[in-house]
Amino acid sequence: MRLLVARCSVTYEGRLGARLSPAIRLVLCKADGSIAIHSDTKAYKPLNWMNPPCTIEESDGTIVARTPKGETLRIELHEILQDTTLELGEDAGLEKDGVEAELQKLIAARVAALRDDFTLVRREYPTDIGPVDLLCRDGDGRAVVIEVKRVGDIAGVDQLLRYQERLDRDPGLAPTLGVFVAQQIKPQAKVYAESKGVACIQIDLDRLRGDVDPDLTLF
Amino acid sequence: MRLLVARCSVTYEGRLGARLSPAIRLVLCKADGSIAIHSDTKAYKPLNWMNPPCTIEESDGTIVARTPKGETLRIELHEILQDTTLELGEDAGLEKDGVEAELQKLIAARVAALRDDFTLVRREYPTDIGPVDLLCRDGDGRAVVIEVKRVGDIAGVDQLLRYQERLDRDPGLAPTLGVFVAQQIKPQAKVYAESKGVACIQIDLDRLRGDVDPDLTLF
DNA sequence: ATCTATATTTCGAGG
DNA sequence: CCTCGAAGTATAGAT
Repeated sequence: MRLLVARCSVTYEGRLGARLSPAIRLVLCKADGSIAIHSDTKAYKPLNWMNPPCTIEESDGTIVARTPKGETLRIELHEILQDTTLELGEDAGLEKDGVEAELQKLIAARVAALRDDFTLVRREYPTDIGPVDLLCRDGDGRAVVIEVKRVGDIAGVDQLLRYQERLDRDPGLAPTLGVFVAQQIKPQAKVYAESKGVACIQIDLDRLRGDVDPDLTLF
Repeated sequence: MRLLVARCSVTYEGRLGARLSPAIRLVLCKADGSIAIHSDTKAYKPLNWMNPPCTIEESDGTIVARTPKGETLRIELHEILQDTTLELGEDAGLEKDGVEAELQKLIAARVAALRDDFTLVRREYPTDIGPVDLLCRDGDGRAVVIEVKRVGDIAGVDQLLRYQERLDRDPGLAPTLGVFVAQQIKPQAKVYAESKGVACIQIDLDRLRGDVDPDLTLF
């Protein structure tokens, strides 16, 4: 990893055109071949960057990176304030929990927490327009199509409706019941869902964890 | 801007939970109050981060950042390899050109390039669920609703269908014709669009530029 | 390799 | 303030 702090100008030509007039910035060159140019604002996002794969040439105080697809990033260095290179070594990487995949897993393990007559048929039930998050049956044997989101918006409801439309073509499943499950459901999505006969359920992740694994709550 | 290179462990608890086991990483603290933790891979995206507004406390080799909403980022520094702070000053910022707005502008200027009997009624035609990209009429006087994307996916088709549903309530416009225009249209979006009676047109940006301003192609 | 769906998406515009 | 749509989206998983 190279940390280069310099007064510099930058141009990018590729999917769009972009220019940066001279100022002091951090040029971050990673071992993976990427370059990112950071200012002291714009939290976490670089002003300009280039992702691998790209070839990087440096000469005469100018760094030029090119991708095979014809994108070009050119950095002109006017004054170098700091230039250090460090060996960072391997990184085990990030472990995450609480993303949609876990949400779906937790709900699958306890569909009865949504409505007590629900039983799981299967997760990721395949259709020709993609997999349905959860397919269940209710107490009357009616097929229940469940779409799980962390944040539920109108597009998510549409996604559920597309699945229902497909599954309703199967006489063994029609007519399906649609259920939209999310940690947070936007008001407009709720209105839209209900106008389409889709039930909305907001769930609490911590509570669901407790339901699934009650041991965790005993200590 | 502070550039801190250290062997460190990190935990984040907030919208999700995330943990980083000890390794050497760059901790980037910007003047805007943000913190980003970078490894030598994952071009451009930090492993972990915290955006402003947040309060940052440092003591005993531990940095803790908290947002008002209850998110917490905790960095434990085990070994510091480099720790420099620099004054970067103001940055004029980035100038961009050539995004979807230009695409829409070019198509608006030459709707006849899509189908020769199309004439433009207006761009950004307002509805109560947002503006339609382009509203046109065809040779038979039928209203044509056009949605423009750079990359056209299924969600974009649904967006178009929602607009059509709204405009079809207006007797002066119903029944509308839907046209989905993009530089690239995903296969599933194409299938879905055609099953809904929506026409798909892939356009070439450079060619469209030539159509609109033929002078540019003469030199 | 390509396609699909998610993201602590982030970011900006508009109501 | 929220909501919506775009992003040089990036990234991970599945086909």
